[in-house]
Formats: sequence, C-alpha cells, structure tokens
Amino acid sequence: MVKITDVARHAGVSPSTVSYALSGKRPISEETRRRVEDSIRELGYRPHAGARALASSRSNVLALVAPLRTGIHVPVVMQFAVSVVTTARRHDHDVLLLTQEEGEDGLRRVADTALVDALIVMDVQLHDPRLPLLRDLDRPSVLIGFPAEPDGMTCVDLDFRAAGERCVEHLARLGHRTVALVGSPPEVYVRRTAFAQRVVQGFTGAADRAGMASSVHPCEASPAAARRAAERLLREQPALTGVVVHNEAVLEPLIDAFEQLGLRVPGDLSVTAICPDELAASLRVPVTSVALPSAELGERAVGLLMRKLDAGGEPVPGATLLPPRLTERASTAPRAAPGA
Amino acid sequence: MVKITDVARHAGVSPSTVSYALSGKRPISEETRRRVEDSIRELGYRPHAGARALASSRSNVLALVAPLRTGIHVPVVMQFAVSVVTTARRHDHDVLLLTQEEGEDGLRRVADTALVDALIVMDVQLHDPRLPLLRDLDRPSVLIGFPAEPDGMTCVDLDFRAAGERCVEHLARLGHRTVALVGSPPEVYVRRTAFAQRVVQGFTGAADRAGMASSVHPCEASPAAARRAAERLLREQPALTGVVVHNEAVLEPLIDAFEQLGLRVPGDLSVTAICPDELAASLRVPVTSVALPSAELGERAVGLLMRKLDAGGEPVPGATLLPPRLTERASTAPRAAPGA
DNA sequence: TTGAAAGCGCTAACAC
DNA sequence: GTGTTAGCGCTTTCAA
Repeated sequence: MVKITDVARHAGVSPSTVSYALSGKRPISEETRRRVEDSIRELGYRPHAGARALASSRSNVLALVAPLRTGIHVPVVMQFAVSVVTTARRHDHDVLLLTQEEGEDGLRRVADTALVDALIVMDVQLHDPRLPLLRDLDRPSVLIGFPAEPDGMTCVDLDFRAAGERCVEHLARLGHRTVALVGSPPEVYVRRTAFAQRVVQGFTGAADRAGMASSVHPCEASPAAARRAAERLLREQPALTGVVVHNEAVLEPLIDAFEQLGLRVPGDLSVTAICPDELAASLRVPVTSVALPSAELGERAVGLLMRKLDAGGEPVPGATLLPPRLTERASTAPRAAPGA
Repeated sequence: MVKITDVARHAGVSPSTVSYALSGKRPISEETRRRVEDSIRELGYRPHAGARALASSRSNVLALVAPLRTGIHVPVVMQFAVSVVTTARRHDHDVLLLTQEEGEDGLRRVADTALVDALIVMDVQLHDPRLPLLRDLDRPSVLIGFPAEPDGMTCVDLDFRAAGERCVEHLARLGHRTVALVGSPPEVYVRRTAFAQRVVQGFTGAADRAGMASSVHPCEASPAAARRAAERLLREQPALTGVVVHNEAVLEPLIDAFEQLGLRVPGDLSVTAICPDELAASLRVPVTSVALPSAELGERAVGLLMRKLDAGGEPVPGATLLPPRLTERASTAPRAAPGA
C-alpha cells in the first residue's frame, strides 16, 4: 500500500505538504503542487479513509435512514436516496444506508462510533421517537418531513399543506364545487405521519374557504381498494366533479375505475394528484399534479447538512418548505354545465 | 469522548484487555470480562470506527452498487438493498451505497481508500466493464447476476434460464402448444443484461424441445406498450394460449389488455410470470409465477462475502444459482379443448 | 490470563 | 511556503 510518506519522499517534500496539497488548507507553491500531484498519480496514492477519519475526526460519510414500511411509495424513496448519494458525492462525501428497523440504536451507533459525520432521516412522524435522540447526538442531522415540534431541528419537505390547497384552488378555479381527497393508506394516518395529515388540512381548509363540499378517504395501495374508493365516492357524493389523489399506488387504478363506472376524465371528473412528475406524466391520461420533488429534497438535505458541518458557517434555517408547483395536464377541465 | 483507555482505567485492566474482551480474540477470565463489560456500560463507551479501521485494516463496511437505469424494476432493487443491509448488520457490518453512475472510479475509490472491506455489485451485464477492475482489486466482491465469463468471480442469481424453462414446462403440462414471452424493455437486451437473455434462452429452448410454437417480445415498461404488445401477440399468433411475462411493470396492464381484447385469464389464455411473489400474489388475478427471491439473493451475497473475508475460510463456490420455485395461482389452467 | 508498547496512516499545530 | 512531530484511538505482537 502506498502511503503519504511514500508520496512525500517521491516528490521530495514533507508528508504535511502532501496533506496540504490534497486538502488545500494552506497555500502551496505552484511548483510544489505540481510535483506532489505528479507523484500521487505516478504512485497511485489513495489516502486511507480510516487514518483520515482518526486524525481529522471527519469520516466524510453521511448516514441515510430510509423507510421501508408499508404505505410508502418505493420509487420515491429510491429516487430520494439516489439524489442524496449523488449530491453527497459532489461534496466529497459517501452515504451509509440504514434501515428504519435499525431504529434509534442504529442512529446512536453510527454517530457515537464516528462512523458518520451527520445524518439524514426520512419519513419523520409527527411525534417521532427519534427526535430526542437526534437532538442529543453531537452530530448534525436533517429531517425529511416535519414533526409536530421541530424546534432545534433542521427540516426539509414539500409544503404538503400548500400542495393540498393548491390542488383545491385549481379545481375551484375550474368551477368545481364538490371535491374529494383520496389519500394514503390508513396506517399512514394512524402512524400520524406528518405529510399525510398536512395534505388533509390544506385540502379541507381550502375547500371550506371556497365554500366547496369536501370529503376525505384514506385508501389502501391496491387496485381493488381504488375501485372500492371510486364506487364509494360516487355513491356518497353524487355531485362530485373534482378529485385530489395523494397516493401514488392507486392513481392509475382509480382513474380506470372512474372510467369503468362511466365517468370520463376530465369530461365528468377532474383529477389532480400530489406525486412524482414522472408518474403523473406517464399515465394514459396525463394527470395535472403538484410535483413531489424527491431529487430536490435530497439535494437540499445534503446541502443543509454540509453547511451545518462547516464549522464557520452561519446557522441554517430550521424549516425549508418547498412551495408546490402545479403542472396542468390532461386530467382537469372546467366543470361541465350542470345538466349539460 | 470515552476511549478505550478510560474504560481500562475504570475497570482496572489494560487497554488490550478491553480490546480482547470486546473482540473475543483471546480468552478472558469471567471475572475480568464482567468488570470490563460493566465499565463499558457505565461509561457508555463506543469504539471509534476510524481508529479501529486503521489499526485492524478492517472497516466493517460493505459497498453496495445499486442500479438505477431504466428498465429495472425499482422495488426489486430496494428489496434487495434492504436484505443486504439487514444481513450485513447481522454480521456486524454496515453498508455504503454507491450508484451505478459512480462507475468504475467509485469502486476503485472505496476499495483503495479502505473505506470498505468488500463489494456487492448488482445488475451485472454480460460483458461488464467493471469485471477486470473487480478482479484487480485487493478486496473480495460478489456479483448479483452472471457475466459471460464469470471466471474467478463469485456470482449469485436466480437461475433465469431454468426459470424460463420452468414456466414453459408448466404451460406445456397444461396442454398449451403456442406460447409467447413478453420480456424486458428493449434497452435491457441492448445492454445485454445477462438475466434477460437467459430467460429468453430457457424459454425458447424449452418450447423447442416440447415442440411448441413460440415467440419473444421485448416490451417497454408502460401500460400503453403492454396494450400494444397484447394486440400484436394476438394478431401474430392467433393460436396463442400461453404467455410468460418477465417484466414486472407490464404484468398487470398486460392482463388487463388481454381481457379487454376479449380473452379470459386463465380461460382463454394462461399467464405465468417471473417476478417477486408479492407482486404476483397481489394482482386482481393472482398470477402463477417463478419467484424473484430478492431477499434471499441479498442474504446469499452477504453470506458469501463474509466467508471470503474470513481469512481462514475455505474457498466459496464461484456460482450460486438459485433454482426456480414456481407457485401455481389463478392465472393458469389447462388449455380449453380447441373449438370448445 | 494479562500488560506494555509499537505501530496503523494521516492531520494539524508549531516552528522556521 | 515548507518541515517536524505529536497525537488521533485502536489492535496486536511480544513478553510475562
């Protein structure tokens, strides 16, 4: 194994000069830098990660805690993970993958052993048991999602409440007066996952303010459940003309079900969704949607973490709520004249 | 930060004794072990990962290279990753997540810096450019998938050729004489991904041997493409009564398309798939399938890697091909009497 | 069964 | 602008 002293000897400089040439933490003459770089290349030198971590107390590794529970759309998690890894690499960091099941012990372990410098935690619950722990750790962390009491934490998320509002407003503007929200599976609400609740709040609030009739329906992630939801909606709200879907897994089967029940989308029923843009755009009837910006969330999370790791940096904002972006597609249209 | 010397002092022993008590690499008297363990607990001691890695030249971290290209079913990747992380933890290892995009440089980097002890590489191509590199690294690796020339490598995969055969044999036994394979998206074949090709070989070989008429149709991962494939199949093979689907994304829409074209499953058309069991079992018409055992593959891969890391261990098998397990469900039935 | 001590390869304070 | 050197916290010989 080639080590820093080998490079130093080969380049005719001291080990610290090699180290500084690599880190840029002190000025090096152009001439020396070139010699060092040549030697590094020639010898194929790679600094030993463990030695580095020990000497600098920085591992340059981030922990990512990924959720794998039911009710969470897998591609979204994956896309987010990819974005985190990619962004971390741009900042010269690697990513250690932890599963939710590892739980609080896992977080404590990777932090206390100095395996990682910082942590990203996804799928935060309203009253997440990991919060006290994260506050207690001596390493910075960023949450994807908002707990009920985010004090002292750094949180990033889509503004789900605004997203719910945005969908309703869009439908209101098109003249719809009766709307329904088809939401996440019941267990997501039972766990009191923050984002699902916020969509409901935004949806209901906006509907109330606009004087619209509204209802909310959690829905399992299966085509059969979608079908049942569709039937129930039409039965309970015969005047229904606008639907907001916050459930990736049932978006397509739900539209199918509506059409099989004799309703044209968007002719009879306008549908909007909160979901990844690729999903909304790829359906048979491209769906008007508020984007779930996984990639941007990942970038933001890593960016914030990097700022927190910068000793000298100014404090980072506690809350980053990405404003909803609604893209109009083929699934929404003005309400047909009643009786027309 | 509590360090090993603090524990040693507190327990009234030497640092090496603490180290050995932790690693079990030499016998410790019951009495001493208890004292050490008490001190560790009392002080909340956690060995520093970097220091450990430096002194022992073992990081206890595995690299997992996950594919994110198009044509790969995301939930399968995710399930596999989870299984790798979970199994690795059982062996006291953590998992570093690398994206395919990092490419060969990424592999070389994490190996050469001693960030990881070993590597797991998914989505191996028939002529994978990473193979020479992996052979060259001084760290063990395991491939998920089989390259054309697996010499000297350790590979794990479902026996896709046998899986293709198994599906055809099942259909043959039910009396079907004309079969079609709806396969992965074209780009998967263009990349010459090993597993996709092998299914085709198994499928075609078994059909030929049984004297069945057969055809193969790559298919994009969209409902529209599924619909087109269904129409084309019926047009080109009017006698078709058996279909094998090796494409998670289109399994459901394909069945829908067949039924909309007036064919009952399994009445007129028997359908089998190669896909995760959960997917096959969850469809409206539960599908007879050969399971894609992501979880078991992940376990196997980690298990093999651990054996390779055991200095004293005997050599591990180069090839591990999991035999196909076919589960009969509601989508296959004996061929209806012709003209009935 | 235990202890002493020499590294592991790097960083960063200190000195020039 | 560069060199010297003392650690970083642990593992593992070597010695008892």
